Amino acid sequence: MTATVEISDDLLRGPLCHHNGCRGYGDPSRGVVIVGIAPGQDEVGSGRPFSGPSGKLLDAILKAVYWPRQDVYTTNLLCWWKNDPTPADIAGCKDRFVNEIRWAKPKLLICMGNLVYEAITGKEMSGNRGRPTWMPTLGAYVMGTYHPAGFLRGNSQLILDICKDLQKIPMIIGTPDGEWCGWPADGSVSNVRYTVVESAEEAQAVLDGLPRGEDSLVSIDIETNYGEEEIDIFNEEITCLSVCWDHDYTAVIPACYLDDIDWPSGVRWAFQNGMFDVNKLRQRYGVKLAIHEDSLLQSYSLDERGGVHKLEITSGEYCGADHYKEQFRYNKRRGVATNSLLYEYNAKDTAYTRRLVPCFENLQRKDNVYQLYKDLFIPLANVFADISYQGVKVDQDKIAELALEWLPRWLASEEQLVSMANEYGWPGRINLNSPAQLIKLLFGVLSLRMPNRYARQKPSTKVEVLELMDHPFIDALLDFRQLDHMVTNYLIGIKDQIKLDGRVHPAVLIHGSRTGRPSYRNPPVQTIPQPYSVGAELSRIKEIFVPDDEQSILLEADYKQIEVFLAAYLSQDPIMQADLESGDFHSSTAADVIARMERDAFLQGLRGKDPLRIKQRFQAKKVTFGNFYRQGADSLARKRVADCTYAEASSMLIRWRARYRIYEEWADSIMRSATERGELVTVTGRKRRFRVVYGDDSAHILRQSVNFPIQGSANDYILTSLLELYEPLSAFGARVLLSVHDSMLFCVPLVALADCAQYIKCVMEKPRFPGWPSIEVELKIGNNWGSMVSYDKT
DNA sequence: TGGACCCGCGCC
DNA sequence: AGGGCGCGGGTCCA
Repeated sequence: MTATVEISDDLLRGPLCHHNGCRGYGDPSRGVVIVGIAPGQDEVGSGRPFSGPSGKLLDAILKAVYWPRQDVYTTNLLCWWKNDPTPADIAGCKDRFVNEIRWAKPKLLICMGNLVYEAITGKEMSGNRGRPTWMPTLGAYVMGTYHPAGFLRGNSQLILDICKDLQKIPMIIGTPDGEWCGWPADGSVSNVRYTVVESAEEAQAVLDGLPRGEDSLVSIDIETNYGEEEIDIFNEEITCLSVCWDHDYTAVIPACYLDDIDWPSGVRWAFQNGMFDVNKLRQRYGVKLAIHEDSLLQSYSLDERGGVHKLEITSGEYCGADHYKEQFRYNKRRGVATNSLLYEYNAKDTAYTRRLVPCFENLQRKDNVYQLYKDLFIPLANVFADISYQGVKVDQDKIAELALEWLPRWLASEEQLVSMANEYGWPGRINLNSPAQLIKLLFGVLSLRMPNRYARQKPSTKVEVLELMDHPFIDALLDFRQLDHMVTNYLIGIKDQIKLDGRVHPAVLIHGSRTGRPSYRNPPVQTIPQPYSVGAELSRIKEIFVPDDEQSILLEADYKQIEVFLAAYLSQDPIMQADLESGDFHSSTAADVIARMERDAFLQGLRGKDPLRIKQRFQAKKVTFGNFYRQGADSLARKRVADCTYAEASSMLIRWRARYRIYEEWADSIMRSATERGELVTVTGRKRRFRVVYGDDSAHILRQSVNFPIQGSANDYILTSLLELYEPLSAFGARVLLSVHDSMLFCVPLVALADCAQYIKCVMEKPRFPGWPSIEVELKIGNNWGSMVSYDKT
């Protein structure tokens, strides 16, 4: 991060109003002005703003976004050095500053830091960062971003946003090669023209008249009567939809004109988070639109962090939109949202989506993520939309059965604990779900102490702590908590998600994680409890997931130990590879862990549960993954899975690391690579960006960097398999129900079971990428998800 | 009252 | 200071 920029004095410009001040620097003729707060002491010395550490960083970022440093004019609110300037200080320099901006005539004025943004716009930067907005008084677009100094002080995540923001410079200014045409110089960038359709005939005419063909693109967005965020397709009705074509022709069609529409074919549709829209249209009108472009997935391909892909944000950052969504919601809450406000809102959503697609595509090509988006994300969006639409059948009788068994126990257990607490002197009714109250009871009223190895930590009531404590209340509490979790989170949680068709329709979020794992919610089918963890009794919750009909069966296909195999492949560690070939990696390499735990189990018993082989293997697994991802000895010793002292854990780690020395070297090299290159890329082109690893959380970021290639590549396997399988399976009458990280669950007609099983195994096991290993797949079948047995049809 | 945050816990 | 998620609940604050 040491970009050098020639300092030529003839670029020092701008007026001064203080002695020993610091002039502006650079060429304002291309229309970009960057404003800082005040020159640092060294910058007063050099006479040039942004020439200290912050400036070096700014130079490097500009270089990274291909905008010449000399084509930016930099200056400061204050032209003289002052720490923490007061409003009076700023006022004292104001005339000079205003004259300087008038002279520079920027098209885009970038404010570095909240103080500058507030001084210029009169608004807080929070909620407005990275959103260029037109200021008529300046005749310029004004954008606030973080000051590089904030990053230098230790917040390394800021840099990602600063980079994204400065990357907008060419988009707004325009480039000579025409790659970016630039925003209009009159501030009209966010204007949206639209018409509201007034008859069914007109609606049909609009749809029939939409452009078709490879180069065309039509965005579409529906509004429903309830949801703002995600659409519950079974409980909400469409109020209107709109289509936008050729940049700025938007038509809003009220729902009353949609009933008998003949939907056009051959249109290339663009959505913002299209899975929900296509499913609602499919449910309501029986039309199945294909997702050709999706501005949310584009945004995710460019920035894997969460929370930045909502149209509310991207339209403001890349289309100059104001907070129209916030305003509309506000009106809606107050009950003054008229139909015409709704139509305007809908038109903006659709128009901005249409504008985002080519804009993002440009950025995607620069960042080399276009293929990832086109070949992986878009096909996945269509497949996951279908998965979600079809849903998974649930056995409602089984739910009732479990409820009858569990609810009385659940309630009785709670009452027992409440009265126990009263006996101990707790006033009133203790809330067992409140960690704060439990801490007061255990460590206050009962005067218990945290176990020794947690003595230095703040009070906690998590299982790994409570298991080390000996008290009748705690024993009962642990049982209650587990049952409570099963009942509220799963039994009731899943039941509440059942729709009228007797099925759950989990939403799949392609953009749900930074590593590329899809996430499922409503209900969260990836977290359904397993027997080894909660025991055979409570894990019966899995039994409620059943095949579509009696002629079908569930088939589950698991990649065996995929993360371990990929770790061995990526690191090329010969010992690890040999251990893998010799059989079960977890039992061979973590043998000493198991030996320890067997001894301990023998000595004290594992909280009344049988020290089963399967549990031990699971624990060894935890140790292995802890080692993969650089878990410390301290935490390993504390985890209830490896019940050992710090010294023992520490020597275990040392042995593990000595054995897999090559893996350790690889992990180090990955961390270096993340630091030096600023990003890691998997074989499908999926990225995790780090930019600069700096500051307090650097250790955390480094661990993430080791995790990413392994977890990310495992995803590449499962997701590309899923895509390859999805269509062909329909020929068997079979389909994918869901995926759980390294496995997929299918519903298969009994008559096609053998063929499907063979086909699925064959597709999943073939080498997915040139040179990459083939991973063995294990098959299981069952009449419900809770009683799957291994299926050997070899 | 609604939103942000943490806790605790399920999965891989 | 293992990584990656979602959810229910509590708590705190505006």
